[in-house]
Amino acid sequence: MVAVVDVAKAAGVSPATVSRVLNNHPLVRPETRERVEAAMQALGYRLSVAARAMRTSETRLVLALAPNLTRGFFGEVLRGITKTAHENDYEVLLCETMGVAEHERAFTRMLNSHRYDGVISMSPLDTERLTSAEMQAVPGVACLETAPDTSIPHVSIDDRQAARDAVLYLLSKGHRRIAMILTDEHGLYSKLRRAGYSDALRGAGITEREDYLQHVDAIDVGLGELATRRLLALDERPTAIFAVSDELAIGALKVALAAKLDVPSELAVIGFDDGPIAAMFEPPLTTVRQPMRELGEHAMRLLLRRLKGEEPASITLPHSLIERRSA
Amino acid sequence: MVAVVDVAKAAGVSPATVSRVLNNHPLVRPETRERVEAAMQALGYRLSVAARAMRTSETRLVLALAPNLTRGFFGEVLRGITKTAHENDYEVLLCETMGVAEHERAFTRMLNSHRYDGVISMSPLDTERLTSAEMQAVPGVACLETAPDTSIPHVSIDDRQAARDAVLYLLSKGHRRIAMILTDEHGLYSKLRRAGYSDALRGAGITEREDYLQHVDAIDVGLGELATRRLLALDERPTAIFAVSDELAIGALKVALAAKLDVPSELAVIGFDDGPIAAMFEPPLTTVRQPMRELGEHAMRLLLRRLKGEEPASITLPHSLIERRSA
DNA sequence: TTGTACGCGTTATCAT
DNA sequence: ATGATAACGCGTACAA
Repeated sequence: MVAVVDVAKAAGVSPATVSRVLNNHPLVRPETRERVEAAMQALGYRLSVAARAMRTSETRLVLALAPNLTRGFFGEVLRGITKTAHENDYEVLLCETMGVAEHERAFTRMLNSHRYDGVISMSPLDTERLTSAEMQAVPGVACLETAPDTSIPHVSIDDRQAARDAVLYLLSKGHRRIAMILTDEHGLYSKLRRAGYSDALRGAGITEREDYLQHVDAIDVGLGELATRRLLALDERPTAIFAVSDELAIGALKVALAAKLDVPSELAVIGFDDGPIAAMFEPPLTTVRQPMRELGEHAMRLLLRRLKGEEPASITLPHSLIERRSA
Repeated sequence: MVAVVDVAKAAGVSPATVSRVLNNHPLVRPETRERVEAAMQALGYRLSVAARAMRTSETRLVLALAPNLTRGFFGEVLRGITKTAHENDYEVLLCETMGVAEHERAFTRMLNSHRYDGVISMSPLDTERLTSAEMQAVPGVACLETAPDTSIPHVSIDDRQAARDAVLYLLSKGHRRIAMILTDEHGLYSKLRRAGYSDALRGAGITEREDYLQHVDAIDVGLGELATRRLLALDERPTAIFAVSDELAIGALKVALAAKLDVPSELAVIGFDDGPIAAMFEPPLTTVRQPMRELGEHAMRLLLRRLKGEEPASITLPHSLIERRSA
């Protein structure tokens, strides 16, 4: 293996100088730099990441925690994260934390050895853990979710306002009986969207009905169908449904289709996220768009700043309403 | 930082012994082992991955190359890869190689420093590169794709037979005018499926028609729609379409729906992969299932064996036909 | 602007 | 079964 010493000998300089060249240290004569670079080229020198990591005790690795890789939505966010990471010479370690078992394992691994410099959590559950005392060691940022504890910065949209906008849209279409499918076990976002839903209803002078609030415990098309069937079985069935995710909304749509209800005239459905499936479905889903890629990029940038010792503030990115054919 | 020496002192043994305990070396008296472990516990010792990596020159990191994280299909495979990796104390580095620019960057990074012990490629294009001379340095395995060059082992289904089965199914439903949507730029798999399609047709005594072969250059719903529109514009329009991916098939379905064609009686559509969207769509897609998770698991296991210096043979996993409502 | 010398934490080799 | 010691390749005071 070609090491710094070898390059140094070949270039007729000291290892220290080679190191300086490697790290773009300003105090190297251009001439010397060239000589060193030539030697590196000639010998086929390759930096040992391990040796550097040992000296600097930074790994240039970040961990991305995703709840479910199967949802294209997270793929989009991940794309933003990895792109920004790579642009800054960081690599991204992947961990899906969906199942409890995996989840525990992930965190055990995480504790046991500092294999990465920082963590980005896209998973509400993990974000909570991240804010716990034990985890404070590793710099982290929450992505997609505003952390209840203010100690770790987050990047997200304004979930409450976004939900309000969705319901306002439904209201503007003349709907008065608006139901919601939500996942309140899942961290803050569902609660915030619930609040936004209430805001909009209240603003329109509509009193909320308990039975229009369908709680499910995971983001899943099947559960969306279930919730919708219950909604449609009500004596005074809703004319519109707002779901906290596209998958849940698609479940609603599937039930509407099966019941031969016209969408959106007999049942309007609005989703959340605008993941890849939203436009794919038939009818295409009207939904609240989260700027997925940007969310990921900003999360990574925030983390980068934390790694430099800064204490960046949280960021809220703009959402938008994508009007398609389901509402 | 607590190092091996510190633990050694505390336990009254030598660093070498501590190292043995760390690595589950058999030649340590249980008694000694306990003493060392107690000391580690007491001092809060944590292994330095960097130091180990430097000594052993293995990173315990593997790189996963995926063409497109947005497709839930790859998420499923990734799930298998990461699960198996974690079970074996490896971590997974993620790289999406979709766009050309990203792609080049990825490979540059890959060449420049041995940050990982091995590579799993889920991307046909990357797999080709992997087999090139320069890349032979890093042990690799191809996942989902049988590499044209036999030098690197692969795990995949029998694409040719799977396609044949799909077309045979269509044939068994009485179809004679069967079209195919394929992506032949994309590595071997599309070519193999094309061959399987031909096999089945030939077996049924049907002569292939050039105009029933719709070539698209990416896996994308929109392109599936385009191809289908062209197919339906033919004077003798096909009664069934076989697409090399679920997304393409969904494109076909969307066009059929828009044209108010009854599915499957007027147009039958069969997809490939059985990714998460297949069951989601309405009507649910009949498709050839690839055992995604298992494919990922086996790929990782294969890589693990390569890392041990073995030369494992390639693996073919069974596919299956999932009969839903589109064909 | 460049060189010297040491240490980072681990494991492998050889000896005991 | 255990210990002493020498690397592994890099960065960084400090000195020149």
